[in-house]
Amino acid sequence: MHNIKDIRDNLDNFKKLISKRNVKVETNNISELDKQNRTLIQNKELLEKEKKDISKKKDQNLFEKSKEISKKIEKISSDQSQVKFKLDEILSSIPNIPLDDVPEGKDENSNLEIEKSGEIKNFDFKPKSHIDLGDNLKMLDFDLASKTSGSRFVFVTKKLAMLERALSNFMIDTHVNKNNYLEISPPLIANENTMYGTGQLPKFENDQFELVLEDKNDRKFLIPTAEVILTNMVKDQILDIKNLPLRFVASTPCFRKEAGSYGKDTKGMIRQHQFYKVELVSIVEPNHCIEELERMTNCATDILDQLKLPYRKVLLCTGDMGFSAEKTYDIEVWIPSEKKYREISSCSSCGSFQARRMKARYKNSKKETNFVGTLNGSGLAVGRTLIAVIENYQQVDGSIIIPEVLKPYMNNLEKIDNN
RNA sequence: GGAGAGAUGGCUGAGCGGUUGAAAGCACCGGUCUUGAAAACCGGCAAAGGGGCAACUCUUUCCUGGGUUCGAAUCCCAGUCUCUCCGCCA
Repeated sequence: MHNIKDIRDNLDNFKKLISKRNVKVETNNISELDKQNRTLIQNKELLEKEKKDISKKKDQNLFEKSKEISKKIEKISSDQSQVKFKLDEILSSIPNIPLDDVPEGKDENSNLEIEKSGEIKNFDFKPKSHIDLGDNLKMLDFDLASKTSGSRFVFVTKKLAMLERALSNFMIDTHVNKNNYLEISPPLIANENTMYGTGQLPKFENDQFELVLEDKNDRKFLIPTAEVILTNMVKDQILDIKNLPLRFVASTPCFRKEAGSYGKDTKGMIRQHQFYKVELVSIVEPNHCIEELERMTNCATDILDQLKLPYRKVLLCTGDMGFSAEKTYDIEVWIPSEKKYREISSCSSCGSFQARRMKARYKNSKKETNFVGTLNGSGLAVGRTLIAVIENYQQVDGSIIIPEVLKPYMNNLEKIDNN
C-alpha cells in the first residue's frame, strides 16, 4: 500500500515509477477521489466541532440544533467513507515501486544475472530427470497422488521422504544456529486481513486455497508461503527499536492454486499445489532493507554452497517482481535433466509497503513512529531442493549420493538406491 | 459443545454519563546531582487523519458494528477475540 501523501505530492512521478512495473494501474481517479475525500473530511470536521461546542455549553436551547447537525454529519460521513473506500480499493491494488537499481523490463528476459557459483557436473551419461529417478527408486508416486488428491500432488516415500525431511532440518538448523533466525512453527491458515497485509489479497485471490466456512464473513486461507504468517507476526504493533531486527524462520507446507500456470511444468515436482518451503522473514528499520536483503540472500545461497549445488543469482527486472517487492533476487539452481537453472529461492525487500498494509510500526531513535521494513526469502524451497539433490547427485545406476552435510540427518547413509 | 470473566496508551492498570486523550506504575527521552554510572529528584512522552510554509491548530480513536443521549471509555443490543472451568478430542 502506498502513502497517499507521497502520491499526492508527486503524481506524475508516481505514475512514471509505477509504469515501470509490467502492470496496468489505474492512477487517473486517484487525484479526484483524494480531493473529494479531503473536502468531505473538512466539512465533516466543521460540523463536529460545532456539535462538540454545543455539548460543552450544556445550553438546552441549542440541543435541537445539535440533533440537526448530527443528521448532517451522518450523511456527510457516509459519503466520505464511500469515497475513501473507492480510493483504498485503487491504492491497495497498486504494486510496490521498484528501487532505482532494479533493471527495467517486462518479463524474465530482462533479468540480470549477478553471479554464478558452483561447478556444473559433467555427467558421462545422460542425466535422468527426478521423475524418472524417483520412479525407478519407487519413491516418487505422482499417479497415486492424482488418485487421492488430483493433479500437481506427489507422494514422496521411503528414503526420499527422509531426504526431504533432512533438507528441511538442515536448512532450519543452519538459519537458526549460524544465521541467527528465530525458529517458528506457525499456523498454516491465515485470515483475510493477514492475507491482505502481505499483499496476497485483494488482487491474487484466485491463487489461494480458501477454506469453505459456514460464516461467509469469516474467510480463511491456506498459506501460500510462510511469509504471510511470519511477516504478519508484527501486524498492528509498535515495536521498540532495540528489538529490531527481527528474523524468523519456519519450515511449512505451502499451498497454491497456481491459477494461470496451466500447461507450465505439468510433470514432476517443480510446480505443485503443495510443497514444503523454509522461509526467512526479517523485520528491520526501513533504511536497513537493502543491506538486509544482501544478508538474507547470502543466507539462502549458503545452503546451496553447503549442498554443493551449482546456482546463479539473478536480479529480477521491474516486470518480473512480485506485487509487494521493491527489489528481488532469485536464486536459481542447476537442473541437469533440463540443462537450465530453475528458481529455488526468491528474496525480496518490500520496504514499508507491507508494513503500511499491516500497520506494523516502530519507534525510531527520535521517538517518532514509523513503518518498519519487511523482507522475505526462501531459504530454500524444499521440494525443489529435493529435485536438485536427486538430479545433481544421481549416479549412472540411478542411485543418489547423499550430500556430505546431510549425512548426519540421514543416519549417515551414503546413498539412496533400490535396496 | 456447556458455564463464567475480560478487551483501555509501548507495557501493566484505574476510571464506569459531562474539559477524561484518559489516574498511577513501568519502559523510554531530556535535565539536576555524580569523577562516571546507579539511585534520587524535576520535566517530557498515544495513534490516525485534516488545515497551515511554520509555530500551531482542528477532528477522530478506550475490541468491532449498531442504538440511547444535547453529551458515552462509561448505559443498551449484536458480533469478534482472549482467558478460566467442565465436556470431547490429536
